[in-house]
Amino acid sequence: MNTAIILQNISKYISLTQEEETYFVSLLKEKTYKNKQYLAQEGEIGKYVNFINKGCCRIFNIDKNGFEHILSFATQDYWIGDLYSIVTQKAGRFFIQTMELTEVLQISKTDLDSLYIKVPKFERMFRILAENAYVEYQNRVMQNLGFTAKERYDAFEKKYAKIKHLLPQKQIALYLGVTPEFFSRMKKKI
Amino acid sequence: MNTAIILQNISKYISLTQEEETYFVSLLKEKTYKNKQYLAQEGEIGKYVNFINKGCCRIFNIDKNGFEHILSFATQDYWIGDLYSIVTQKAGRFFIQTMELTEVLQISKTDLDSLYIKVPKFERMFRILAENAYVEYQNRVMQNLGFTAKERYDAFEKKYAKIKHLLPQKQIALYLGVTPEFFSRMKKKI
DNA sequence: CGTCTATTTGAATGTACTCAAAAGCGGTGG
DNA sequence: CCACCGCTTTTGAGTACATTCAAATAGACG
Repeated sequence: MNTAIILQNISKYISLTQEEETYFVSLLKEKTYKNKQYLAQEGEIGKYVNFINKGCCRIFNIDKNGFEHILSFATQDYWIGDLYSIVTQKAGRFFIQTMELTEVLQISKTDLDSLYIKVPKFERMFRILAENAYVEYQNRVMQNLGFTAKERYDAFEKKYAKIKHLLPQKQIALYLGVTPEFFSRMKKKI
Repeated sequence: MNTAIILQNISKYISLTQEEETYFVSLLKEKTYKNKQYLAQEGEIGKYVNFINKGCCRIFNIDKNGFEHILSFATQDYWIGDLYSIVTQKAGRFFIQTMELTEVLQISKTDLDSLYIKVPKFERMFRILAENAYVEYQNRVMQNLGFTAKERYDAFEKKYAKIKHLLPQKQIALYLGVTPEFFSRMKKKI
């Protein structure tokens, strides 16, 4: 199991003893998903928090008219999950789907709960991760309220500079909150 | 100093010994703001996390055309602050302004940092608070992408049932992301 | 190669905005 | 207490950004 990336990620927030590290690693399950498979679906109870070792996912929902809306993309070195469902153990609200061959490390809700108790440092790490995610979405709300489609596209390109080339236009449009048709016209003007 | 509400709030997440409670309370500063005063402003470095004992605030920003956009309202029993700025100690991005006479309890960034070290339980509490806030904003993004103005208004009414009566229409419009004029017309149709 | 999906283009439509002005409402000072 | 001021809310008319529906074209994949 490749744990180099995740341990590197963790070291940005907390430092672990050898023992703690071993314990943490023992809770991880490696899983590989093919393209277009689901890590989570609307209505399901969230079981796992996922760390992406390799690949790319999108987190989206489907509105009452059947249209998809993308909340965010996640790629290598990102944590992803339907946090609401994982925390509350209520029906999830989102789909999390791979966009290519993707390898993740999973930690289950119950293991995470014991981890918090045995190694409280992880409270700190996930506090910081939650704070960062919160700030990200706060930004996104601000942009949705105050930016034109063009400006939102600029912000998208900055934020996802590394993966924007992989993403089909349609998916970018769903992220920006415009129709693929409109996005196509908009791009032509630039 | 009235600490009943904040201690009640904390007890929802963690339980404190008498000693821990005393220490925590010793870090709090009570402050009263008149209507329309600022707890934080864009460009300032965030110093305090605020807990609202009484009153009501709005957190908003001003876009490049001078239009205000409201990210959220906060009322009694809410924690509020420009978390990005408090955490990173970089220039804040938002204005936090009272909408009536408001009494808050403040804890400074430096005191919060020591609190995390002396009483690590607070890592847990603020982890949970950050997770909840994150889920809230995730919801908001979802609504901005997939809901019509009318549907966003319905969601607003549900979320802010307790305070929606106090809020001027204009402020509601700025929250929903429509112009006050459009909001007025929309309301008439209902 | 054929099928399926993504992208582009066109034309008509609608939702929400802009600018302008009038009406309502609350607070302040003379 | 009333008059005035500033701000909010309403209403009107014209406009623009973005959507819908439809069809053609291009690309990707088995």
